[in-house]
Amino acid sequence: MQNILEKAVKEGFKQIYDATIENVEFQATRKDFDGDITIVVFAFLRHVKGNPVEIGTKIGEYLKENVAEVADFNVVKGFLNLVIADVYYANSFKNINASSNYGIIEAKDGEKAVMVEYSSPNTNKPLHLGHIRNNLLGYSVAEIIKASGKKVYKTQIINDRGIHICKSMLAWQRFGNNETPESTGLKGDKLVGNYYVAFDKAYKEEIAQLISEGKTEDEAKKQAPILLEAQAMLLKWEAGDEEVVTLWKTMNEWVYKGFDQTYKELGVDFDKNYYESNTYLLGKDVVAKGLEKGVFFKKEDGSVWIDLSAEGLDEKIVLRADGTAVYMTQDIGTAIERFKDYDLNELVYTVGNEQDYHFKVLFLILSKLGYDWAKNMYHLSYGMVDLPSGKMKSREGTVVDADDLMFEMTNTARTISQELGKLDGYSEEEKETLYKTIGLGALKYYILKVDPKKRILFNPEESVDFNGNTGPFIQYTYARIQSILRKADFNYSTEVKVSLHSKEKELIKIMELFPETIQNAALNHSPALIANYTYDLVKQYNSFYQTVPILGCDVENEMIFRVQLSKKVGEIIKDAFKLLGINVPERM
RNA sequence: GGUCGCGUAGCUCAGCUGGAUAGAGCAUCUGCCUUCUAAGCAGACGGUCACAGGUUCGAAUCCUGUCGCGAUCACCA
Repeated sequence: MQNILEKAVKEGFKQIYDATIENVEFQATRKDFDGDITIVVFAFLRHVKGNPVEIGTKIGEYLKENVAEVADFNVVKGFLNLVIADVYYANSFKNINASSNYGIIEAKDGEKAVMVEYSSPNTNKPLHLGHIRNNLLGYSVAEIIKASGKKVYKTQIINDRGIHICKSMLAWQRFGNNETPESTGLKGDKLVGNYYVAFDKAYKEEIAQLISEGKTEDEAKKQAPILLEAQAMLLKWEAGDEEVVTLWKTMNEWVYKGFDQTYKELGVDFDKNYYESNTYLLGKDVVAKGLEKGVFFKKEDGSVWIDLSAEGLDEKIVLRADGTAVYMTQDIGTAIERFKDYDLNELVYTVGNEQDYHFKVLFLILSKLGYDWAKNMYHLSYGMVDLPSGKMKSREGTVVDADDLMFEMTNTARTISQELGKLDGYSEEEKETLYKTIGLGALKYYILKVDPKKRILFNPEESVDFNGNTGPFIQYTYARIQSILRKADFNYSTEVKVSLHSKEKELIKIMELFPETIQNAALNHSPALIANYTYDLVKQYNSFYQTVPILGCDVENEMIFRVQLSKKVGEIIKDAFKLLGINVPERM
């Protein structure tokens, strides 16, 4: 509609004022005024001198005359309110109704794709509430981009190596008693997470012990034997030590199984997984090349840096003095790798806002290295999820576990549904499906409705609220619409008999009411024709309000409608019949 | 201290490419169950849009400064 109007407004200005308009500003008309769409006339004063009301009126007149969809207009101050003809909406609804996947555009072959990274967990502990926000954001954005007609690859990089997983491995060796997910009945990620906690406990005890022996806290933290052992294990892993690698593989497999279950429950998925163990060495050769090109510089100790002070940032290290990679090195390498692996044009990182600076630097480095796709990289940054009790801290056990939370939400849906007795008569299986749909719907909407860059205060009580601006409310509305469509068939249909013996009188009244529609019928005064035209008319109203079609119309000396009515349509038709002086049935 | 983000009703949030009297939900209060599922509907109450300047015909929205909250500024990831 805006496109049509914009064109017409520009043309109107050319004809009336001989002025060129670049931009037309639209807004929805406020409820208190008549109209559907409003054009802000003030904005034109730059191009056309004069009284805004007068200009608005002239343009309004032009539009009414030249644009079929504009039924009427009024001007209030500098606002031109346009009334859009019902036909336009009726047709829009018809088109929407006719297309099966409204709004979704299929990706074309040969066009470059978008990669969206999200989740990217560590393998030493289960997913938590923060991951849920990340997953929901990343997945949603990926699906939205997909719906806009682009090929999308969803990906995660799994941080499967490093000191954190070694800590869990070490604790398992030490306290594990050969426990497995099978032997304990625990999800793999939970089991491994427990050992991470066990490590931390032992580590803290050792620190306390060392401090009591006279060490400073810093010394104690660095010298605790269990930490040194974990570091030694990491070195072994890097050297490819068979025993360590085997344990590493086994425990990671446990974790992956657990993650898969969580992802499935949450309803997200990935097209491709990257593993840090495969990518952590990437990027070093790129740094070497960048060094030759002069993008980077080397300090005396051999470490490699980039100077971004011209961009208002600091110097940033990209390679350690001992030649090993840092986080940045790896991310440079991984980004380049991804553009090699897939025919990409854009890359979206769904990562918390504590890494804003990191990604700013990463994108800058890549663009300085000469990759022009660097300008198409986007950091989908989001705020933390806080609890009313404060920050989530894994070590203090204040983390909200993802599985637990989803379970709770489903449970709440179950309790409330049972109290209300809404699902009586459904099978147990159907009920369980519904509890999940409702509970997770509540969770997803609660998290997605707030601006990503804002921190969320996650109030467990409020998140399970099913009233007001919530997921279940939207689901409820959908269910009601379906119910109208379904139920009208049986319960809410009504018969309307219209006697046609005083043809003349009725014809006149009908013509007054619906002149265009009935005019043809008037030509030969046929009751059947009148009936048919009126039938068509009701059908139009029906499609307008998207209720169910009329069942039938039978004409001899009377016509019989069997229509399913929404209240609103019912009122309209009732009024029409009253005006015609026709008896209106009680229930209609 | 530098940089980035946030600050709107008692609470949780929309609105931010400048436009009419700043909107929802929750909470509080008043009505609505024979008529579509009351997980609902209709209505009332509730605002110095953190503060101060500036730009503009017009500022919650853009600019500057101040205050408050958070993040970040590692040879961690």
